Amino acid sequence: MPELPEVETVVRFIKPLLVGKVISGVVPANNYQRVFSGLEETQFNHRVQDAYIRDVLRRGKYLLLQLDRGYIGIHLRMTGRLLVKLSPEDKERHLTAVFYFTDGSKLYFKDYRKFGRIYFYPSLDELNQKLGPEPLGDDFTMTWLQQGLAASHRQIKPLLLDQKFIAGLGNIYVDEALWQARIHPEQTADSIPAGKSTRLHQVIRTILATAIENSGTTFINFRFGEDSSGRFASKLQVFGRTDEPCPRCGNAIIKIKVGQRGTHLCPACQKP
DNA sequence: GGGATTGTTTAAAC
DNA sequence: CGTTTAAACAATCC
Repeated sequence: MPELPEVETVVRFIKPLLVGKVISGVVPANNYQRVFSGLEETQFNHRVQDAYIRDVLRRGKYLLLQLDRGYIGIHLRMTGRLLVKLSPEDKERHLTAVFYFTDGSKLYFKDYRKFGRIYFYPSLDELNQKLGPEPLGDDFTMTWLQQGLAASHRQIKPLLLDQKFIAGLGNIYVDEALWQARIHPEQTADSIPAGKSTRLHQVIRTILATAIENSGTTFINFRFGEDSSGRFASKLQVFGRTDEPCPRCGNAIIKIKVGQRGTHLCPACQKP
């Protein structure tokens, strides 16, 4: 499941391959028109045709192609992948779109569940309106987090997953961060003591940075480039380790539901 | 066949 | 009434 570190990994991989290219067209594979969010194929292509790719960026879990006019946003959701070359096992029916460039090269958007979407943004205003601060950016300060938590009666896990509150965190890294900070995922945000919110701020940054250094987590379906895998999966402490001993205290990790999401925690270390 | 999976949107509940 | 929570949706695999 591509979260911030996985999207960042993809950005770093494809940036040198895409910057400088000119788009000749973006075609939905198998006529899957829904891949364009809010726009029709012809309208979308009208906006991006002959556009020059100046840069490749990330905002939250959105991958952005910065054009000489606006941005193309790509959200991989659960199973989306961007490929420069198709392998023999890449089935045609799992493709959702193909980007064509004037130099003859292509970029394939493969997504067997087809939740992934392609957007066009005239500017970043729309995205900035619906996304909170970047957890690795300057706006994500200790004070900001403490004030944000104090202002919310929600459970801490659903709050951290809310992209409007903070951008880029998903199920894996929230479970890991709450374990590191010894916070129960169901604890109400405004009841978290200062010591733990300080720690939470710290571990969110270190976990994400470490995951990026390791090219992300390949847990179920994240891969990038020529089928390279992320190396962070082996560093996960609680996610996907149900019934295994907690690395800190030895108690068995349990899996519960919090806000309808599968949630891993150590019941001994993370007391409500 | 039911459940798991993401995030947006919409509806309901507190 | 504003805030918080649940449900629906997209599609596929196991």
